[in-house]
Amino acid sequence: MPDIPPASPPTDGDDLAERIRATGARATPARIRVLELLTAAPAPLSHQDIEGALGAASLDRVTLYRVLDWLVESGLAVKRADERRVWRFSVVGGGVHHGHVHFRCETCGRVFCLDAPAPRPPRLPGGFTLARAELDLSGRCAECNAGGGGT
Amino acid sequence: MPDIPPASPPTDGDDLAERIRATGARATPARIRVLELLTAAPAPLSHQDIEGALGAASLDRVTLYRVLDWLVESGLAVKRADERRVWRFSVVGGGVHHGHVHFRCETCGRVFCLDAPAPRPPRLPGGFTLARAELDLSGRCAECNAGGGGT
DNA sequence: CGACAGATGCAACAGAGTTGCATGAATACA
DNA sequence: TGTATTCATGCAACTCTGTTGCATCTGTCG
Repeated sequence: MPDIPPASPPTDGDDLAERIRATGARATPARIRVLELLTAAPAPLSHQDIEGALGAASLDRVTLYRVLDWLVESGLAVKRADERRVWRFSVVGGGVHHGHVHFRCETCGRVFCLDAPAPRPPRLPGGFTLARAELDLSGRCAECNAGGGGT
Repeated sequence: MPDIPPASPPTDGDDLAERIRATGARATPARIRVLELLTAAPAPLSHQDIEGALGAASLDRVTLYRVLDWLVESGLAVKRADERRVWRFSVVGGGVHHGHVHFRCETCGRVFCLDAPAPRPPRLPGGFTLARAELDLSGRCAECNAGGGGT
């Protein structure tokens, strides 16, 4: 399990509450906490990551699923299945993420967001229309390469 | 569920059996049928696709999982998690597939293989090493665009 | 044809995610 | 400020995908 270093400065809870209310939903502790975590995270988080990160203040599993689902529905986050077949969520609009390149370390399992433009998609067959393109890279991250760890 | 049109000409069972034995494994009906299906399929198949396609001659679920796993281990196929969090398998070496671009239709759920080269990956952060790059596209396929079919 | 190792099938299990329903709490309104 | 309303939460049970253990069967080799 990758730990979740707080990369961004701790976003103000009230600010988040505002943003939540702006979507027409209620600003509940659960939503604020989760949105806070996702905003601070440097990479997409899985349900499990979030559960772990919440620690003592853990929510019910179902509630977490619902909060995440709500985040996606309201456009505050996007979800996407990773190589391990689990959903990973990342916020959008917070200036943090959107449709760019992800790198998954095959040794430690962490997912990194690369500061690279979305790839230029190839020509599609006739009649096909493109909605989204995602470039997924995998390999070893700097830490794992340095530490020499891994099989 | 996408139906599975037999795109390639029906590969000879004996030929497949040969290929299976070449890996040092036994040429069992289960393996031959699954390999046959995967070879004929124009796109990666999920476990469920295969189960459906086998129809009457269906295998035990576990056996199918094991056969698929064996295919991957022996290098005859590759597996990869799709957007719906299920594994999709495709043969390699049969001249059909390897590490290229996939397109998933968001309407019918089918996965297509585009005859395009793998994308050129962006520069990685220092210390990172790349093992694999996958470009995943999604949108609507020609049929769904033409048929105007929604859900 | 017979033996043996590998493959199959059954059953039970595990992890991720979903659904139904009663209770609780954030908002709205008096 | 207090109350009502309605959305959100938590619990339990369930589905779906995939895995593991073990007994039985069968493809392959002699």
